[in-house]
Amino acid sequence: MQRSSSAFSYSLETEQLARFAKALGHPARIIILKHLSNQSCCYTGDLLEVLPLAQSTVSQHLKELKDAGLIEGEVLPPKIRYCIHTKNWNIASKLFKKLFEEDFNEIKCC
Amino acid sequence: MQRSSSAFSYSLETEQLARFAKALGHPARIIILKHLSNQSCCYTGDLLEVLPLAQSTVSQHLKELKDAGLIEGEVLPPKIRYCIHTKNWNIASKLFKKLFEEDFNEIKCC
DNA sequence: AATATTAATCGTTTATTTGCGATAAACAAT
DNA sequence: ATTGTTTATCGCAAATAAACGATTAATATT
Repeated sequence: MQRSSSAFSYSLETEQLARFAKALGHPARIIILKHLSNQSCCYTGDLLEVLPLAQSTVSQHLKELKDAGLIEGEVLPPKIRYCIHTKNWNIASKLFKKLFEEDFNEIKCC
Repeated sequence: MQRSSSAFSYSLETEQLARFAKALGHPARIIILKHLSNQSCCYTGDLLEVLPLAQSTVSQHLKELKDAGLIEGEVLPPKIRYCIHTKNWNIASKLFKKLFEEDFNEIKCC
């Protein structure tokens, strides 16, 4: 996984979009997010009943979603209540929308 | 990476969305897609001038986008012209839109 | 037939991801 | 103080991803 030595970097927007997409790149995490956005509102690890995964694995997925900024957790002993991180969720929404709306209708050659 | 032995499977839609997202989960592939959807229309490996990556690596990324169904390549010797796979691109667009529009405005608790 | 161009594929290395069980941490309730 | 509940973290194994250079394949051009 070496990288060419030149000091190249992708644009922040590109990096951000890729980071969000990567976080969405696993069925379990899609389900978690659907749960959080669908369901009345916040949630915790009763995801265990929805997902075919061990507790530690689900915890790991939650961590990745948190690291990507898509969810946030409120410590509410002994439970933790997870919610969509509304602000970043909206940013993600805009970035994806922008990607797919890229004016590529204008000319069509294939 | 074992999996619990029960014959669980995610819904097709969830799998599909995750597959698309995963393909979008790398900055280089975002750039390729923006190029294809932005730029007049189709394209080939002059992506090499845009990306800080070796030819073989770019080829690999193109393959992943193709496997995910997001692009298609027309052999036009000795070059290959890559294009957005319009049909699947639209499906992806819809799936992401749906995810982000999940009626989660109704109740807000955090 | 020989050469040049373009892109895919092979083989390798390193890093990251996915998954699990076991253990630890944090706190409420007894 | 002990116990129970919930979640995070650790340590490990296996799988996948990312990157590269070298090689091959396909086809135009000379």
